[in-house]
Amino acid sequence: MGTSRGAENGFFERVYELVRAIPRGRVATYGQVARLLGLTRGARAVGWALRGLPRREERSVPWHRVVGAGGRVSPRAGPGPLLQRRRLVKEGVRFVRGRVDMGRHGAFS
DNA sequence: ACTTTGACTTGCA
DNA sequence: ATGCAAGCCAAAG
Repeated sequence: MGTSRGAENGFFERVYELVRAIPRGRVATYGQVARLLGLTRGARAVGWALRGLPRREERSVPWHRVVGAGGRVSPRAGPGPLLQRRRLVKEGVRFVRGRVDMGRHGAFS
């Protein structure tokens, strides 16, 4: 295992692992995830990672709990921003003027 | 090794 | 509030 580098050391996997830790009804921003991984300005890279989320892992990684700065749902989010929003609302996440109320639902606020 | 690509963010007009 | 430019970062071509 030492020499072979699989998904366990890749940036993508680190992102997925962190996103898996976001509790139901809570959300985190791309920027927050990036910083928790040591990249102060790596929000974009996090988006890239989630975009590459294998269909197989869609069930185990709550991608819908990751939103843009200020609680905005990205227009280009996964299968569709509507689905993401629906899932969040279903979990009891409150939207204020079209944005997630981060003060109330931010997993790392 | 260089270029392109994005589920991003911030700042400024 | 709306729009756009620039900065940032990892992966893929």
